[in-house]
Amino acid sequence: MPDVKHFDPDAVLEQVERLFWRRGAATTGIAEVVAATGLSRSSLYATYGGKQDLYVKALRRYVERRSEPMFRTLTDDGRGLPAIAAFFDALIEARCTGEYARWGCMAANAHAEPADPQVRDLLDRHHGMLRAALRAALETAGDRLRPGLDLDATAESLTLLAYGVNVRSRAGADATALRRGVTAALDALRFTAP
Amino acid sequence: MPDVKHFDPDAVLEQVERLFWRRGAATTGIAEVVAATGLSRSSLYATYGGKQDLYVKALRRYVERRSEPMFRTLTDDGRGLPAIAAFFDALIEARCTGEYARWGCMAANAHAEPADPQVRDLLDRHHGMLRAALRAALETAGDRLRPGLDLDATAESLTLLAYGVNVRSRAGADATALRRGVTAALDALRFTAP
DNA sequence: GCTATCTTGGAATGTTCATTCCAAGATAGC
DNA sequence: GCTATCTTGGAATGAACATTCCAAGATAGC
Repeated sequence: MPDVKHFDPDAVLEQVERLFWRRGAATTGIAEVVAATGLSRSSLYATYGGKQDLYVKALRRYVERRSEPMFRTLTDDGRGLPAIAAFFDALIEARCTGEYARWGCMAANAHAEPADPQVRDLLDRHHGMLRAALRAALETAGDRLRPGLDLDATAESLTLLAYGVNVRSRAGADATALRRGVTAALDALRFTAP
Repeated sequence: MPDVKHFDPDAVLEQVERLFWRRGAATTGIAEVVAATGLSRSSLYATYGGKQDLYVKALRRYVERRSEPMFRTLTDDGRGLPAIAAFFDALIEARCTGEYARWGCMAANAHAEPADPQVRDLLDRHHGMLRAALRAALETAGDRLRPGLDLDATAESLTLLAYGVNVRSRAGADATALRRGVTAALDALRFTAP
């Protein structure tokens, strides 16, 4: 008997995600969301709740549908260091060119705004999954790594490096400089025959 | 003949800097600035201009009076890798404990908000000076480094690492985990006798 | 096609915001 | 101590904001 929604909630959430990703949570008004989605305020509030709920849902979508697939690809790659290099290459490419150039990483960006507990959980999850993926890739690199390398600590250091790339790319950092930085970090991990 | 200001503009600017640093530009209202400084709106606007001017001045103060002294210390240290290790130790200590715990780096935080040109310049300057300081410290490390290391690229990679530390510390990252990550990155640069 | 029920558009609400304004106050030279 | 000039406190202004509300519209089962 009831009426049904006249739009696809996930497709709209993707538009909202992109808006918050590009412009930030605090500086984006509901009026902009209405303009970007074409939805009315009624539909927005009935479907997603208030602005903070909407932001959390958009950030969750970002982590689950954008970050985690990349992390899974890295985890499952199996090539070791080349997998990590490919991950960073793709990251820098996405951050510096094309549609999302200078948007940074929505999760990294979220660190700057005062942290709602739900947001904090998502950020810790983002960090934890990236770290785990890098750790898995390092394990498969095996004896191509410097002997005696602390894999957990190295995974953490590469995770921090990725956050650095994400942050600086939003300010328009040069892709070549970022790539050189990443290459230097990865080269330092490599085993070099005496 | 004229009246003179009833407050110290730089001391007040420091209070404002701390407010914007902790809470972010977009989420901080002029009312909060008034409350934190005890100044009236009149004095605020007459002395610093509008909110955006005030924010830029506060960010500039942060870069010049907080970041750059640290960078200079690093540049002038002369010990090489131990200087870099000390720099990161002090950074993590400041970011994770005491008065400024979980505030992150005001410059790193500023990356998340839509970038005013003046802000962008300050962020590039922040990045450039940190990179130059690390580069200088790497040079003095000399033959304690892996042979064939690209110093520019390595300086960039350590700069990105520092931004990663800054970002994650704002989400309450564990100081020990950060220290281990940094140690792993620095250990990978070290020359190890065959 | 009728109806109960949910959705939608857009106006309405009330709060919070940055900024402006002015009367009262303070200062330094005379 | 008088005055020209700047500063200050706090009210005033108007825009922007998130949220609510309701009449009109759309739907699916009968």
